[in-house]
Amino acid sequence: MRAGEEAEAVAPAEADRTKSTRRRMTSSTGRPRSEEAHQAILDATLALLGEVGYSALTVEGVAQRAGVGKATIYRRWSSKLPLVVEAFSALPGFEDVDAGSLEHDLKETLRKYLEAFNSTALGTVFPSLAGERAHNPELSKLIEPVARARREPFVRIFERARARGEISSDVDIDLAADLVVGPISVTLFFRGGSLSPRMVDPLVDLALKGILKRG
Amino acid sequence: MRAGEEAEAVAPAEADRTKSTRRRMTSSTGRPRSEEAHQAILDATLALLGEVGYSALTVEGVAQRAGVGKATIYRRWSSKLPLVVEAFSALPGFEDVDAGSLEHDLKETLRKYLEAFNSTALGTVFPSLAGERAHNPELSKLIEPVARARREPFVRIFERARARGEISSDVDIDLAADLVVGPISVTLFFRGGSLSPRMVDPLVDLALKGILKRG
DNA sequence: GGATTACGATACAGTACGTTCCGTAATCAA
DNA sequence: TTGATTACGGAACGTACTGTATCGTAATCC
Repeated sequence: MRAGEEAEAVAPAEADRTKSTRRRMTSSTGRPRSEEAHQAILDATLALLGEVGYSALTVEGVAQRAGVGKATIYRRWSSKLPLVVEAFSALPGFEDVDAGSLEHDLKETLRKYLEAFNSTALGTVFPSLAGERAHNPELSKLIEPVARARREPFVRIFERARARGEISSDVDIDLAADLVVGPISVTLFFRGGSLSPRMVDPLVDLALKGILKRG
Repeated sequence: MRAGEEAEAVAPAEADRTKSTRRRMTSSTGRPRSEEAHQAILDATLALLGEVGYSALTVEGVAQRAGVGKATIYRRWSSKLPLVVEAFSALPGFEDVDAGSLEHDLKETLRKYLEAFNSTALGTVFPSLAGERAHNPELSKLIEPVARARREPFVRIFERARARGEISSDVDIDLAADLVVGPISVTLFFRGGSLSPRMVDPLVDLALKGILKRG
């Protein structure tokens, strides 16, 4: 461990170099950290994450893309792991829509979510991270609470619908949520792109009414 | 291009080193290629693909895992790309079940498919490849026809059901298929493992009957 | 204005990869 | 049986790239 001097400059409780985000010890003196560089680093991280994936993502690549020195990154994040987690956490999740109708709320939330997929790095970052999670327990552990929080407003829509009596009480809420999001997941992972908000209406209609012809 | 001598030993039509699988020119003389080594290489590829992912997969790692020399691999595949494609192609896909009932056929096919997920490398390989496809057009292009062929028997179940009148003619078959497979995709990519065949019945029931309470 | 910290750039050491070569083993033709 | 040919596992070589450490400069506080 030859990085003693640097390591002593981070908060002791976060000395684990594989997980922590670094902070300044004394905050009132010296040149302040550049907020522009900070944001540029996070933006570059998301862009590269979508372009080359997590494994091929390197701190050097992020530094070049962001136009900063590598030291500027290592001064804030101990490795690419916490850097990626923080960058991902800043991406938008589901919005909590509550207009009193399951069908309406689902369509509204999903439409906005798919628009976010097309207008942010979400659409490219998501598959990369999901694929990496499968064989990276450390990343999986750190991403899981973030992913769960992003999903929560969506699940809440179903809970309210069940409270209103729109859904039978013996229906598994999580399964129902997976059923609605499922086709988006399939489209995202098994075909490339084409996540148009126009797919929302037929998707929600089919999930709510069922595949079988009603008799 | 310093590999002139080697390159001349492959079929001319497959000289593109990034995509082709190599073949012997003269097949009747000399020591024959080891079928054991061939299979060991494919097995090692699948195992490592699940453990470290596509980006971190190296020919050197495959050679060590398979207990063969690196030259033995390069003699057959020009790079890890065609190696991975061939290894993936050998994994089981959906079985075509036809017992005359949509509900029965779906449950039967999915149960067998999920069993394959748990008993083969499928469960770990799939997320890795899907994540890589998002930012690797070359891999995506080669995997796509394989993935489509694997999915086809599943779609055919829906087509037969529509011909029997179980499904309304205005239902999008592909969307219906995505709806049924969707929760499996979500479970696989967003949570780890836990792909029990026990989830099949409630999943199919909900997808066929719909989330909304019938009235 | 002196001390302190952050900045971008760069030099360095270590790792790891793909490629190639080696001696040996297995098969076919004569 | 012998010679020619190809495949085999193992290892050496050169290269590319990464994380770390260092340097001179810039910005802020006391």
